[in-house]
Amino acid sequence: MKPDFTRKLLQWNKSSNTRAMPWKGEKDPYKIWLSEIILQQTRVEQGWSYYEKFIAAFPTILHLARANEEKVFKMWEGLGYYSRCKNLIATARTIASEYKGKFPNTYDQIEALPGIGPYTASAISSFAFNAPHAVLDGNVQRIIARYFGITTPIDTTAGKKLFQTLAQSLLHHDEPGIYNQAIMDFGAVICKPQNPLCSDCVQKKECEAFKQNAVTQLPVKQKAIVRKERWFYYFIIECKGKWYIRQRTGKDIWENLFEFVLFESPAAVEDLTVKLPFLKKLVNGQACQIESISRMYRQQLTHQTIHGRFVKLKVQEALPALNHFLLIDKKQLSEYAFPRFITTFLGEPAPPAQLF
DNA sequence: AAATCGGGGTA
DNA sequence: TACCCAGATTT
Repeated sequence: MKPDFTRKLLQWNKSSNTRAMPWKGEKDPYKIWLSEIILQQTRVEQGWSYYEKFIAAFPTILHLARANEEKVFKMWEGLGYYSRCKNLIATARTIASEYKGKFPNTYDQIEALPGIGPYTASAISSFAFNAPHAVLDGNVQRIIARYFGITTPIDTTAGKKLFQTLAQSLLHHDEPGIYNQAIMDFGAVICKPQNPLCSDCVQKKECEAFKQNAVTQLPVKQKAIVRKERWFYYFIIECKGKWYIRQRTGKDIWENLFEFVLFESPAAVEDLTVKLPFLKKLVNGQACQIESISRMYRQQLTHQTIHGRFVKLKVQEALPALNHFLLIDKKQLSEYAFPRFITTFLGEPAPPAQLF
């Protein structure tokens, strides 16, 4: 017995859903997987061009598995959540070696791969293999919370369990892939976070939130976001025509991306000349010519606000304190993946020369 | 269970 | 500014 919700959703999908995306209807598990990783916590419009770029560069999972890691990161540059990229490469290589390049076809095998959790495993296994697993993403959580009028927070253990159970109960078992695609499209197009199109909605007669005029209050989230302020001062140090860069390694933002010489301060720094102890220690008495100090940059992320400036300077001799850095040609800069905070600066015209 | 991991669009 | 986005992983 098909729930009324399911029947109406599929009817809406057939008659009115015009949403088109490059990966929609795709049956190649590699392409489905790639699109799903790109789209984790990422809007479709934002991920779209990355998907096309990746498919063009790596037509099959074996192409991706063989690719140079830094080249893949460069292609991911700007998309955020860079552990996705690390896991993307790891999974491609695992499938190449452990599965002879053939994507596994069961939910459990898929979910065991790095970077793939319950949502992505459900999406891949239903789209590619017609496995009966209901997806639970932000769209589905919102639809279910509103349709059933559920005030249990979605970001709690109890909430996740409840919503997953309800999502599964609504699944259309004959065509799980089509159903899963339809419910996400429905959430994106009709049951939107803001300004949902309730008057056009085929579910409005049964929707508890609509009946109680509580649509805008659902779903409920428990945790509020806490933001941390950080000040990043980057020193772009040129030596004999080359620049010092390094790869970020710590368990921190932008892991695996490249950066210049960083001085992070617990608060704003006024004097960025050689009087700054960090810089003084770095050049260790060597003559040092400061070429420019940038404007104040600010980037708002989900959990932190980054403030900072870029200081360009030249030294004549290599700095022993930077032994573990790479010294690269300016032309090679475009081969390395940098955070947006840095590429934004690099993309802006240089200010007129100044004396310090 | 809570904290983190980016970046960008929208109201 | 606050919230959200085809979530996953670590602490």
